[in-house]
Amino acid sequence: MVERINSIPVERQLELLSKYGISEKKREEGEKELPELPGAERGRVVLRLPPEPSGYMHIGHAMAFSINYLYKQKYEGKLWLRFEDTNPRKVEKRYYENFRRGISWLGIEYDFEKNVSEDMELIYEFGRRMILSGNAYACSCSLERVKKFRFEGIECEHRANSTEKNLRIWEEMLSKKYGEGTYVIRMRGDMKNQDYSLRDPNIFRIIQKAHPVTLTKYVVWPTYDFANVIEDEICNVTHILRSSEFHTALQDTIRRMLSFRKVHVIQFSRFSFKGTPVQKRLLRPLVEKGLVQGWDDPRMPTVEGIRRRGILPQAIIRFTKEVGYTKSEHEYDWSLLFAVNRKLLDPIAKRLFFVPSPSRLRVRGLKKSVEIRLHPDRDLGSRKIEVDEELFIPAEDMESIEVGEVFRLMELCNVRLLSKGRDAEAEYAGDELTQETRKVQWVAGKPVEVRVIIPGELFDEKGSFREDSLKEVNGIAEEYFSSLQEGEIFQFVRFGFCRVDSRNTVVFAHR
RNA sequence: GCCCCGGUGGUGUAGCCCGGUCAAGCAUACGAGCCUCUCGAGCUCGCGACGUGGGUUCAAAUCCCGCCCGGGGCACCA
Repeated sequence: MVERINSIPVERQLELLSKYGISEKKREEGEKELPELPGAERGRVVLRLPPEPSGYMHIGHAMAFSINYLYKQKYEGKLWLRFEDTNPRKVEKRYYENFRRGISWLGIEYDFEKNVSEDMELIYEFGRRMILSGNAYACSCSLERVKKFRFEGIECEHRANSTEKNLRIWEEMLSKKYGEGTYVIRMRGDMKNQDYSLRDPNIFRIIQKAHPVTLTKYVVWPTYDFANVIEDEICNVTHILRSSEFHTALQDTIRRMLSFRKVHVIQFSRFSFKGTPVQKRLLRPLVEKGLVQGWDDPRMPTVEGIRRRGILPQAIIRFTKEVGYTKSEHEYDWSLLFAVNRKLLDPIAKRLFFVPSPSRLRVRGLKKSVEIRLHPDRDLGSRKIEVDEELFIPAEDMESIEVGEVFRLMELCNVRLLSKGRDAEAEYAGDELTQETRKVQWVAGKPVEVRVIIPGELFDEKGSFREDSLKEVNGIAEEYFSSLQEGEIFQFVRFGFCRVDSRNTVVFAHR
C-alpha cells in the first residue's frame, strides 16, 4: 500500500489528500534549543574561554568555545577570552594569536580579553592570604617524597612550619632567592582524603624560564587550579562550561578557603571525531615524521586544517548546538558535521563542471555556445561556454556508456555514442531533455588542470596511522574555475563540494 | 590501588532529576520511491537502540544494589 502511494507524484498525493479533507501536517522546524543553565538570568551571565596558548587551536576547542558563545547569546551575557598562560615552559607567543584568529574565524565575539600572567601580583596577594590563614605552607620535599607521602597519606614535617616561617620563605621565593625545585607552596588539604587530589596539592612553584609576555619578571607561578579559581572570581564568571578532564573538588576547596562566591560548573566530555584525535601527543609525531603536511594539513583537527577542508565556521557552531554536550564518551562521525555543512553550503556554492580522468570525445558537427547558471535554483550568475567538436567526459562514464546509446551532455544537448576508444566519437541527437537519459558533465574549450585532494581519517580503528588517509584525483575543470577565489567553496557537479586551496589544487570536503 | 563521571539503534543525541502518556522522539547514515539537466538539495516511506544480573513497584530506559565495559583524576600540566 505504502509503495503504491509512494509511486504517485507528491503533487498528486496532496491533491488526493485535500480531496479527502486531510490537511498536510505541519512539522515544527524549530532549531534545537540548548538546555537552560542553572541559576542563569538574562543579561547576568558571565562565561569564559580559557585556552592555554601552548598549541594550535583545534575543533575540540572550537566546539567548547561555541558552547560558551551560544550561551552568551542565549542569555545576552558577557564572555571572556582568558589565556591560561601560567606555565612559561609551555606557553608560546604564536599560539595566542593562533587562538585569536581561530576564534574570530568562528565568528565568536567576546567582550573582554586578558592573560592570566598579567594578574600575577593579584594572584600573589591571594597566595599570601592562603599562607596567612594557614591554608598553605612552603614545602621543600623532593618530588619523589611528595608523591610517596601523598600515596601513603603521610604528612611531611614542613606542614607544621609556623606561619612566620612560611611567609618568610614565600617572600624569598618571590624575590628569586631560590632555584627551581627547592620550594613549592602547597595547599593544606587533607592527607588522608580518599580523593588524592586533595592531599596537599601544589599551588605555586618556581619556574625559571622567560615568559613570552612577562619575560623574566616572575619566577613563582601558580598552578592551574589555583590561578583558575582566582581568575573566575575576579572575572565575575557565573558559569563554567568546560570539558571534564578537570576535577571540581580541589577548586571548590580553594574557593571556600578564600571565601569566594559559588560558581556553577557544567562539565562535558571532550569533543573529537572518528579517526581524528585532538591530542598533541598523537598529532605531533605525524607532523614530525612528515606523515602530514603540517599542523594545517586538511586531515588535521586544527582549526586551520578543518578550514582548509571546507568546513564553514557556522557549521561548527550549528553542529555544536545540535549535538549539545554530554558527559558520556563519544566520537562524532564526520558525516554528522558534513551534513550540517552541506545544508549551509548548498544554497551558496557555485556549480561547476569537473571531469576526473578525462576521456576525449568528438561530437561531429557540434558548434554551440551555451550559458549555464552557476546554481540550479539560486541566482548566482552564469558563465558562457563555447563548444567545438572536441570535449571531455569522465572516463568512468565513457566506459559504462554503450555504443549506440544516447546520453546527455548536461546543459548542452543529447548525443549518441558512435565509437569508443582513443578516437571516441558521437553525433548530435537532439535537445529534448528527458528524465531517463543519463546526464554527464563535460569540459570543452580551454580546460584547467585540477588536482583534488581528498582528506580522510588519520587513524584506523586500531589507532595506527592510515597510509591512505590522503587520496588524490586529477582531472580537468572548465575555464570558469580560474575565476574562483582562493578559499572559495563550490561544488563540482556529480563529484562533491570542494574548496580552492591554491591555484590548481582543491580540497574535497564531502559529497 | 583509591576517587569521580558515563554506558539509549551504525553514528550523534532526546527522554532519566519528578516511574505510567516510551510497543522510546529527533538528526545522520543506510535502503526504497517521488522530484530534479548533479552521484547535491528537497519530499515520502522504511530500517534499526534502553550494557548486564538482581531488587523495589500494579507499573522501570527512568529509583536501589552488584557486575561488566568506557573515560577522567590522584603532576612543581592545563
